[in-house]
Amino acid sequence: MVKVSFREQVLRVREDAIVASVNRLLAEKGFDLMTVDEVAADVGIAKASLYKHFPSKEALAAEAMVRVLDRALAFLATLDALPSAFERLHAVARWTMQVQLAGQMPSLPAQNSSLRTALVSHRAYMDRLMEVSDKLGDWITDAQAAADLDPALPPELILYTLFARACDPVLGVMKAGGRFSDEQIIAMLLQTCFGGLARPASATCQASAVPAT
Amino acid sequence: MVKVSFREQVLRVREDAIVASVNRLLAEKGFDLMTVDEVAADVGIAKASLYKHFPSKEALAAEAMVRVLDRALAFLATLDALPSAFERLHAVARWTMQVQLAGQMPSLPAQNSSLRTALVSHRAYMDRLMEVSDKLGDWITDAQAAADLDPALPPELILYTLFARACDPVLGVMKAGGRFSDEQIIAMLLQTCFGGLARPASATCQASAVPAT
DNA sequence: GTCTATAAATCGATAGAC
DNA sequence: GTCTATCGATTTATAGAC
Repeated sequence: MVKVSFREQVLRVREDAIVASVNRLLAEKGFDLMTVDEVAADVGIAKASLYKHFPSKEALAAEAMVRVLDRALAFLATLDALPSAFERLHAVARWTMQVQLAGQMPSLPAQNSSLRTALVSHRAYMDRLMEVSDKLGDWITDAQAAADLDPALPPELILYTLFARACDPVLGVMKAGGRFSDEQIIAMLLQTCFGGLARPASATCQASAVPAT
Repeated sequence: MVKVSFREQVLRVREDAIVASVNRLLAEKGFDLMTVDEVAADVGIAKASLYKHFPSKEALAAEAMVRVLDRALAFLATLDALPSAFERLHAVARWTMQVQLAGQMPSLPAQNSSLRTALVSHRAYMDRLMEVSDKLGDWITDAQAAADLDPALPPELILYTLFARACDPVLGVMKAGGRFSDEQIIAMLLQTCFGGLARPASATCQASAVPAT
């Protein structure tokens, strides 16, 4: 049994609070518009204290991403009960959309170079990203072998598309419109993601692959 | 006939060069990471001279968006020859993907508030955006009436999705992968956009809606 | 470890000479 | 209109007292 002092527990709780604030602010404003002053104010500590826990703004974002990937891995582990790889992928896409609509999906710009270099050097982040990608990659090839996903598409393209749909701005715009509930929006986005915009009304085509909600 | 002095022509050419640089830098780095110093250096003039032409960084971005929307409107006008609304929408999606892969699609963050307020107050930008949206909206409802697009989807969701696919990060990631040509990437992205990831192999389903390239 | 105070660098925007 | 030079504000990061 590992000895954990009271002081270390306090430190852990404090860091949890920091990462929770970072996660929320990243989802709300994105990396570039989130300031470290803001994070400190949100947590309720001084900025200098923040830098005692994390060495840089990039490290803050990386840690938030680690937590999200941990949540994702925990969710993936619950999906083994589902009968087909396609249904597992469908459930993953639904889950990422729910996280985003709940304002808990940190949005990192794909272009910021200082952030990208920090992320690729971040072991914990890269390990988890690889683990998620590997698991999804296996399911994708399985679903293609079963012809539930289009076998003509490169598996990598399907993987990237699922990641991209987790951050799809259409979700936020539809939510801002206010005409549909979160569940309705997610159902429609899942439909366009897996079935496409042009899915014909033919029941033969619809029945084959999309599991019921 | 309108009198245009030589001096006014020079000014116009200079401003064209400015907007061209802004457009390229916006596509390359995005609004937040693009600096005005960078634009001035790229054009080859001093920053103070830039501000004689445009009052703010936001105005620079707005003008770049106006040019892109003008290019889009010009392209839309060439599509009336196509027989169906669906084929026109398909051609529009292909065109936006080509523009993005060519590094000419400015990317504006959906979250930056100072930029958003500047854009919605920008008459020329809003007028063109409305014009594009109206035209696409008409085609969308036509394509739904013809059952080429899923009539169960709200037209606004289809419109937003088409806009979002014009900035889809999957395009850039696949291009960075280097395994496929631009045309192959576009063909696959069009397939996933209109046909979905799960399109079954059945020829009956494939033939109905997707026009040949 | 937490704080106040500040360094160091960047960036948008402007002043003023020509 | 273009330039050099600089302001003013913001932001990341740190120094040093407690």
